[in-house]
Amino acid sequence: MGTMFEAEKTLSNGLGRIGVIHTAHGDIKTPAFMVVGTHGKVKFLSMDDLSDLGAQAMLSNGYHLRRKAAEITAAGGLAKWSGWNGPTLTDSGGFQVMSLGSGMGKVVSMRRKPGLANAAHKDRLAIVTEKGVDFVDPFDKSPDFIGPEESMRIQCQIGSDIHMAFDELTTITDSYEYNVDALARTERWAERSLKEHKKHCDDLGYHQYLYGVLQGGRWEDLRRSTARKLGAMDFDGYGLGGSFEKEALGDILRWCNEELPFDKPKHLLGLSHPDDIFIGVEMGADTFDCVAPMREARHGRIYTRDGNINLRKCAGSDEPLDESCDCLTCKAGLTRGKLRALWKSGDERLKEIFYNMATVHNTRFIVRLMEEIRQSILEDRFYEFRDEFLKRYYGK
RNA sequence: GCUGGAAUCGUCUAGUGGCAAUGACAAGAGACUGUAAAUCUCUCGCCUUCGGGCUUCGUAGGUUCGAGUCCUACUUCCAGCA
Repeated sequence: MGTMFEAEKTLSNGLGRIGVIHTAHGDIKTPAFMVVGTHGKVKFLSMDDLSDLGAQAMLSNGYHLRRKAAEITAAGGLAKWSGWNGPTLTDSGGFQVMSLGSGMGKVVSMRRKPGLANAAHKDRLAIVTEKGVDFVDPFDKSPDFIGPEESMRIQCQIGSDIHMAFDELTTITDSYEYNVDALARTERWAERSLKEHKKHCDDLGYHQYLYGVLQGGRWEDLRRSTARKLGAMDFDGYGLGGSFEKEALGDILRWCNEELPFDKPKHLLGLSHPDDIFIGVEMGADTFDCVAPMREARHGRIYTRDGNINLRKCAGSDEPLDESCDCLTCKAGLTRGKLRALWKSGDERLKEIFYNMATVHNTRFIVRLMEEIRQSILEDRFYEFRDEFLKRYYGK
């Protein structure tokens, strides 16, 4: 196999860059936003919608697809099974270690607030041990055990192009001491993931890559040391993980990427608000994924160049969602008022049209932002573009 | 005309002696970042120094310490009989 990742041009800081990721199911021009189709399908978007809005890759989740792994194998892998037929990435289930465990409830926050605490041990649906994680399925309450080996076997059966090592994501409230333990465990799991992945990574007749995932919270010593350790291992790329505090994101990514090998691709896990994307790209993240554009669309939050709007407040408005947008929804002439009317119609079919159109718009907004960032780097005006965009978007 | 039944916050609705009064929807505000999220939280009679104060359940009286709840009359609506 050839080189997986090629950097084409690098920012003056030596970290941020544009490039191409080659996968068995196609190339990804970076930086790129990967749409999230946890179960193999993006909510309310068809595969045609994804192509139309310029999506390059889809991220799914090994945890959610664990029971369908054999079926997906039989269909020839995630790309074929889903009908997406393009590059795919799967998460290991590491996020669920947190979201169903210590972070049950709403602890995915980027802000530390007074009173924010981890879920009580007895309430958790994910219990961490050295061997792996005991899960209780949130829907049917059935138990499951997933450790590094299980996660690798599931992902290799699913056959996404890029896999994530099985990691433990800590919450923003976890202490330094806990993060030291969790990080050491995640590093041991990384070795086990790598070893198991090698056994199965070509089983489907094409090569599947594995990214090691960096944790370490907000502490520079942990971030740098784990980056050095995992950086020395034989991973194809790296997932930049954690529950980030907004103010610390840039530093954390810089610490990681100053230590990691430059020529391997990096995926920033779970972030996509424009300010985070600019920081991510600047600090060397090549790909991103996030549920926010899609979820926020469903909740009536519409992205515009001048900031986000709450569609609830747009009754009767003739304004376009965003005057410069080139998405299908905007091209079809859907104004804020018309889209709101679909949403509030009380008719389930019209509501589904709203979900589709709103999701198309927000997703295109982020995909297009990535395209423009790429272009700005190509034209040596990344920082100017960033300042201009963020000033208009956040109004400051 | 007679006989039943019903009138409660924008709408529907709970409530048969201690109630500013249930639930749903609508409305308003906020949240959402590797999807337990087409979701969640808050407000939703008026005023408030957030302690509380005031006025409310078709209208008018009455019984009672106390009435949305019981009684009387009236108004309107619904059903059945004429």
